[in-house]
Amino acid sequence: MISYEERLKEVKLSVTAQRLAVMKEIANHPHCTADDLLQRVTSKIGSISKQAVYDIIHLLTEKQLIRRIQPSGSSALYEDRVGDNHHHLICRSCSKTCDVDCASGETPCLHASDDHGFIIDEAEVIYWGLCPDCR
Amino acid sequence: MISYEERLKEVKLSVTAQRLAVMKEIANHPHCTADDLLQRVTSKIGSISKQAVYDIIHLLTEKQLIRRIQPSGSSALYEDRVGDNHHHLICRSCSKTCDVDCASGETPCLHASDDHGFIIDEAEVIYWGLCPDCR
DNA sequence: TTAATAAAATTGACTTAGTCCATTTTTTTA
DNA sequence: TAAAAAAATGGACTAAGTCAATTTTATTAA
Repeated sequence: MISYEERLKEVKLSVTAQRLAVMKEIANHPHCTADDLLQRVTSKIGSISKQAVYDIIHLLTEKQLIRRIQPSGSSALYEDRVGDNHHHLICRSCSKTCDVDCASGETPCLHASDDHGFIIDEAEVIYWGLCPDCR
Repeated sequence: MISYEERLKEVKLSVTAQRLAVMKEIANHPHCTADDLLQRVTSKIGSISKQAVYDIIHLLTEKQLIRRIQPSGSSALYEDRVGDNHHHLICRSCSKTCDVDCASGETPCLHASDDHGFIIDEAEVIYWGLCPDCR
């Protein structure tokens, strides 16, 4: 498995303690918020500023090392599973969030019934329901 | 077409000028934000408080007279096309938002490849891309 | 029709998620 | 190893939305 340091270098970003710590926490806690990261990284490396957390997640999202999802009623969530266009399953009651593989094969779900002339590059799917614990 | 007044009565909500005005503006401007509604309703009926706008859109959403969508990077949007589980197509550049009929028939798109034991009641799909003007 | 009561709207303070910007610190490069 | 570039910090700020007490409006029962 390629190291976090190498991943940063690949996209020409410099390597800092804050970036490494943020990447590790996202890997260990997928679907975490910016505030989760602030808490967790602070407890791991002593401190990090709120602004650094936001700068880092924006930059990593832009470089596609992480992916952002923003479900209705919650703040943005980050995960490091990228490049496979998988989807999400969220509990309406407790917000438990699971990954779901794309149902429709290798070029996933890009077919709208009418594209209105758009060039579509992603179909984001969120399945809403109740998890086993909340039923 | 059934009147706004009747729709409110059907779900046992009392009829107020603010509620009627909010419903009309959502019908006339689908995919509008709470702030849009505050502006538009104010200009139509003289004034409405921010809190009333939020109370009304929450209540109408709960009673399923309107539907809320919350795309990444934008505040919540409201529309009055409900009950057909249609989807949305959003331009990454200008945020133009279009309705898209559901691609997969009458009980739409509820099949995740693995449901993790959830009872799924909705599949929300957002297609992202570039609209004709932004290409 | 009108009082009582129940429901809704208003007001203003507050919270939360996220941004801006000037300064300082750290990392990279030459 | 010093200079330049990049990143982190701190603090003030904004935008979206919420809370709670009070006032106003709508509904109901006499």
